[in-house]
Amino acid sequence: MASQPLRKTNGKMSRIQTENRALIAQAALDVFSTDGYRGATLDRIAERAGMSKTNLLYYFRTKEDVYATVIEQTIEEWLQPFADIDPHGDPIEEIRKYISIKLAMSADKPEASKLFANEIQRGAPLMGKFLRTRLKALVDEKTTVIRSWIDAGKLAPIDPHHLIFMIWAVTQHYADFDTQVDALLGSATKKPGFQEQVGQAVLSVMLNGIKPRDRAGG
Amino acid sequence: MASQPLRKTNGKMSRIQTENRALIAQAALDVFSTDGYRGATLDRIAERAGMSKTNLLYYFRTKEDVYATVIEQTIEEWLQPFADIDPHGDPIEEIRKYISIKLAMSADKPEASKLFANEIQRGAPLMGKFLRTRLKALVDEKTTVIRSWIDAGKLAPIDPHHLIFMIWAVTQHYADFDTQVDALLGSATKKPGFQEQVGQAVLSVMLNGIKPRDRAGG
DNA sequence: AAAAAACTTGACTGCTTGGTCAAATATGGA
DNA sequence: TCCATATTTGACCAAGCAGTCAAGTTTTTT
Repeated sequence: MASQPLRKTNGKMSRIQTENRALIAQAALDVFSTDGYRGATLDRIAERAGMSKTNLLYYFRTKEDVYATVIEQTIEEWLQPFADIDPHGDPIEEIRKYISIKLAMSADKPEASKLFANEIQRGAPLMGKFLRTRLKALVDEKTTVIRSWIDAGKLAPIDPHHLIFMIWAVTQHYADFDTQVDALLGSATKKPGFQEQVGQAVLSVMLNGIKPRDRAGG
Repeated sequence: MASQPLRKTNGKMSRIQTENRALIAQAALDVFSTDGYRGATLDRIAERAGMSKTNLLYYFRTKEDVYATVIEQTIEEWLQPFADIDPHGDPIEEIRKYISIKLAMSADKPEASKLFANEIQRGAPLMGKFLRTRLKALVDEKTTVIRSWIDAGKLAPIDPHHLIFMIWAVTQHYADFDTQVDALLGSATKKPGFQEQVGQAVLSVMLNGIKPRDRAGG
């Protein structure tokens, strides 16, 4: 017999299995994030992982299985900084920290951001349930925190949901649209200080935009 | 003979040709914007346009031809409000207007925004040249304007490029990520006042974020 | 009312690609 | 060492899809 693949009946994976699944996941992240789900091919992923397509399919039942695995592996890490926003911290400082970390992640691992962007733009066929349950719960939790900050006068009165969307939009823009950013800024994006420049500009606008105001807000 | 298609040697199109090309373009916009270039199929576009695939291919040589046509038709309209930013207007007011219009467009025609997002995330194989030439020229022009506003003390000192990116990111987010926005806000997105609510939140943050400040900017 | 030109379509072709199969080959424990 | 099991792969299959062809059907022109 050949293909009774994947996980012995107990949960343990062999050394080779662990290694290869990791190789495949990394290759798949690269390919899915640039080509999208439909644009990606198993051949390309397998090639990038240094093995035959058949072997890849020994470790993952289907293309969708690979895709789902990659998404699940990435999602927690991606969400961590958001979950880490501290209700008891200083509001402006917490948000400053969150924006900074998100910007750094977008610069370091644009693949993750692109992967999610792609999935959501397809209508989130796979992440839909996650969005409506876990993410929504987390967002609801944080909107409550933000609202309490506003009520305490430590933040300008902005609808918390939209504030979160704005932060996501701006921070992920530099990952998802890097092609456009590169095209418009030329070589500037590769110079050493670029990340700091982005951070400075974004933080300057966002933090001044949410600072508590006495009255007559725009 | 059957297929000496497309445009008589003079440039004029027949009534049927005009109608059908428009039908196809609209259908193609819908399909490309949700499924992406690779995800879209000519069969689906043809079906949506109410004709056979063969007939669609009578009006457009290839799939890429359809795609390019749709992009070109959409791009000018999409860019107009940016081009309309008036160097002689009041800076805050000009930017307020621009953000408002972009938000309205994202709400009215999310397809256009999604189409471009998709194209750029693929690495802009088709729009690349446009980005590096025409769009770059336009952006350079507007950054100069913004810089002059800053020098005149009418705007906080923000790198103009990043300011533009931020505005694009935020305004297009509501189109590109509508699936996520819907999932997180539930039915709220369909209620009458929703657009105004978005506008208020975004404008409140952005405009206060770029208002001239005396010193010690965040 | 013909004839020409424009339009429309079903059947078909060739290629890509997700997934299967059966036959090796490597690995690890007794 | 020898065997059972895990790993790996080339050959193959079927579906999906862009694009062609030749045979109509409709519209326009004269």
